[in-house]
Amino acid sequence: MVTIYDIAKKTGYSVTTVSKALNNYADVSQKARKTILDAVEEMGYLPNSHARTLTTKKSWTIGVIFIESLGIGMKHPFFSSVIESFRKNVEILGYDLLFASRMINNQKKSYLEQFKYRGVDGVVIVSSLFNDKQVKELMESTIPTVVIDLHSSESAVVKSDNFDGSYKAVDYLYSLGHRNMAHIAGHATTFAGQERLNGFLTSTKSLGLDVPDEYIVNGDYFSREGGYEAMKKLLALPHLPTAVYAAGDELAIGAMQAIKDAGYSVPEDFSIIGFDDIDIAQFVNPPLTTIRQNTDVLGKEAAELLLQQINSRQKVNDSIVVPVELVIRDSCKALVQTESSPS
Amino acid sequence: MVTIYDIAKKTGYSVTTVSKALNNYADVSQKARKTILDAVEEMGYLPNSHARTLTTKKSWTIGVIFIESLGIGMKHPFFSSVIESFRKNVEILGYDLLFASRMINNQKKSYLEQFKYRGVDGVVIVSSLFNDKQVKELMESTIPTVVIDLHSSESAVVKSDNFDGSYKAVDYLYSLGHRNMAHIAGHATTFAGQERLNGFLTSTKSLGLDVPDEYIVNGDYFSREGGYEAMKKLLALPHLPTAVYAAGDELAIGAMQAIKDAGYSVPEDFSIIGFDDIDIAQFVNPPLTTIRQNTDVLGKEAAELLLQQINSRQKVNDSIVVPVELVIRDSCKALVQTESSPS
DNA sequence: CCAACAATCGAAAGCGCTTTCGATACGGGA
DNA sequence: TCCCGTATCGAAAGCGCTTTCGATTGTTGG
Repeated sequence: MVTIYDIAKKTGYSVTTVSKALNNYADVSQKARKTILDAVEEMGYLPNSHARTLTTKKSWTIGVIFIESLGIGMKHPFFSSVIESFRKNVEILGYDLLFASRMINNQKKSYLEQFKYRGVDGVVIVSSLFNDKQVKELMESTIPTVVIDLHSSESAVVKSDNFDGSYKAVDYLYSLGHRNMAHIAGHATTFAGQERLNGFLTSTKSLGLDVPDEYIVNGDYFSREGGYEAMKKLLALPHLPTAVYAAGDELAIGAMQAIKDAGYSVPEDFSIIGFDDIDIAQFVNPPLTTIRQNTDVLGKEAAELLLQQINSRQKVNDSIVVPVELVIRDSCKALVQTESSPS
Repeated sequence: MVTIYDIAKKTGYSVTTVSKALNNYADVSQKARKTILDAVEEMGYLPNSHARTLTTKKSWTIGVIFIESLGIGMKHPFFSSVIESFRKNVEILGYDLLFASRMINNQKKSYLEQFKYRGVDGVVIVSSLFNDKQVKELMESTIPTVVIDLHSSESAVVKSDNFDGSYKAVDYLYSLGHRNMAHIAGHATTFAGQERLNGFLTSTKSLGLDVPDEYIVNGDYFSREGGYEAMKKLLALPHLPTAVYAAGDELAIGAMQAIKDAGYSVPEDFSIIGFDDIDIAQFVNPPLTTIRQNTDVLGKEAAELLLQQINSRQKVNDSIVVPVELVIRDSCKALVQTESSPS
C-alpha cells in the first residue's frame, strides 16, 4: 500500500506538504502541487479512509436502518425505493451507505452502539414500527438522523401526506357515488397507519358519511395476508360496504384476493383503492387504483435534511411532508344508483 | 468519546492490558479482566472501528456492487432478494455492508479504488452486465470477490443453473404438446442470458425440435419493454409459435402485454414461461409459470464463498451452481391436437 | 535455598493521516 | 539598509487501537 510517506519520499517534500496538496490547502506552491499530484498519479496512491476518519472524525458514511414488519428487508418495495433515491442523492457528495449488522466483537449491540462504533456521520431510518426502543434511543442521541414515514420530535422527519392521501381516496370514492366505505387499516403501532386511519375518519365525517365501527378493520402489518383476513371479516358483515380503502397496496391486493375467493369481483362488486403505488400495483388484476407516494422526492428530501444536519453539525427536527397523488386504474367503479335512494 | 486510555486510567491497568482484556488474550488475569470489563460497562466504552481497522487491516466490512441494466438500483427484485439473503448470512459474523459511491475527495473513482480506499474485506457483485471494465478490474485485483449470476475465471461465482432451467422450461412446454417454441433472450452481453439461450437451443435440438432463426428474438436487457417489443416481432411472423420461453419474468410480463394488446390471450393462444419467479410473477394475469431461482441459497452460497476467501486470505475462483425449480402456474396450457399431425 | 518456568503486565512502536504553529525566504516600502 | 508582510514549507503531536517483546513477580521442583 502506497502512503503519503512514499509520495513524500519520492517528491522530496514533507508529508505535511503532500497532505496539503491533496487537500487543496493554499500554502502549497504551484510547482509543489504539480510534482506531488504527478507522483500520486504515477504511484497509484489512494488515501486510506480509516486513517483519515481517525483524525478528522468524519467518515463520509451514512448508516441505514431498515426495519419493516414484513421481515423481507431490502426486498420491501416501498422502502427500497426510497432508499435508492436517498442513495443517489448522497452518493454524488461522496457518502457511502452502511447497512449495519449490530455485531461487534461477537457481541450483539444496539443500533446506536453499532453506529457509534462505525463512526457514521448520520443515519437514515426507514421503519414502519412506531415504538422501537433502539430506534428511539438512536434518534435521541447526538448522531444526526432522519426518519422516513414516522413521527418524532427528536429527529428530522420526512413523510408522505398520509392524511391528505386518505382525503383523496375518500373523495374519489365519494365522487364515484360510494357512500358505504370500509377501511382496512395498517397496524396500529404504525405511524402511517394511524394517520391514514385518522384521515379516513375525518374525511368521511366531513362528507357526512356514516362509518359503522365494523367497517374499520385491522390489516396486520400492511401484509398481503393481513389484507386477506381483514377483507374476510368485512365480507362476513350483514351489511356490506361498496368500497374499501386499504392503507397499503399489499393490503389491497390481499383484499382483492379475498373478494375473488368469496366469489365476488373487483370492481363490479367492490371498489378497492390502495396506498403506496408499489410496482406490482399496475400488474394485479384489475390494475389497482391507489394513492401514490413519491419515493423519489421522499428520498431526496431525506437526504437534504440529513446533510443539512451533518454540515451544520447540529441536529434539527424539522418535518417535511411530501404530497401524494391519486393514481386511477381499474379497481374502482362508479356505483350505479340502485339502492341509494335518490335525494 | 471514551477510549481505552480512559479505561486504563480508571482501572489502573495499562492500555495494553485493557486492549488484551477486550480481545480475549490469555495473559490477562481473571481479576484484571473483570475490573476492566466492569469499567467498560460503567463508562459505556465502545471501540472505534476506524482505529482498529487502521492497525489490523481488517474492516469487517463488505462492499457491494449493484449493477443492473434496468437502472432501478436496489429496487431490482431479483438482485435485492439475493443481497438480502447475503446480508443475513454475513451480519451474524459482524460484517457490515457498504454500498459504495465512487466519489473520493470530490473526484470520481473506480470501484476498485473506492473499495481500496474503504478497506473492505471483500466485495460481492451482483451484476447482469457481462463486460464491465471496472468490475473486471476489481475481480482481477487482490480483493476477494464473489459474483452472482456471472461467469469469471478471476472470481468466485455463484449462479443458478441457467442451462438446466432452460431444459426444464422446454421439457415442460414439450410435455404440454408444444412443438413450436420461441425464445425471448436476455441481452447478449448478459451472461445468464447467454446460458439460457444455449440451454434452449440444445434442449430443443435434443428433442428434435426445429427452431427457426426468427424464433430467437432479443429482449433488451431483461426489461418489460424489451419483452414487449420482442413479442411484437414474434407476432409479426407468418408462422406463429405456440409457446414462448422468456429468459426473465419481466420479459415474460412484457410479452404477455404485447399478446393482449394484439388481441390474443394467454394461455389460450400462447403459452408463456418465464425465469426468476420474482414477486410480481404470481400476481400478473394469468399468474406466470416460471423457473424459480433460489435467491436464499444464492445469497447464502455467495456469503460462504466470500467468507472462505477472507478467512483463508487467498482468492479462490470456485464456482457454485444452484438448482432451479419449475413453478407451474396458469400461463401455460396443453396444446390441443388440432394442427399437429398425429404421428 | 536456588534455578527454571509460568503467569501477568506494560513500554513502545506503528497503522496513515491531518493540522497547528513556528521557521525560513523573499520582496517591497520607508 | 532595515523592517515587515507574504508565500511556502515542515516538525511534531495526535487520532484510538493492536501487538511484539522484554520485565517482573510468583511458583515449583530438585
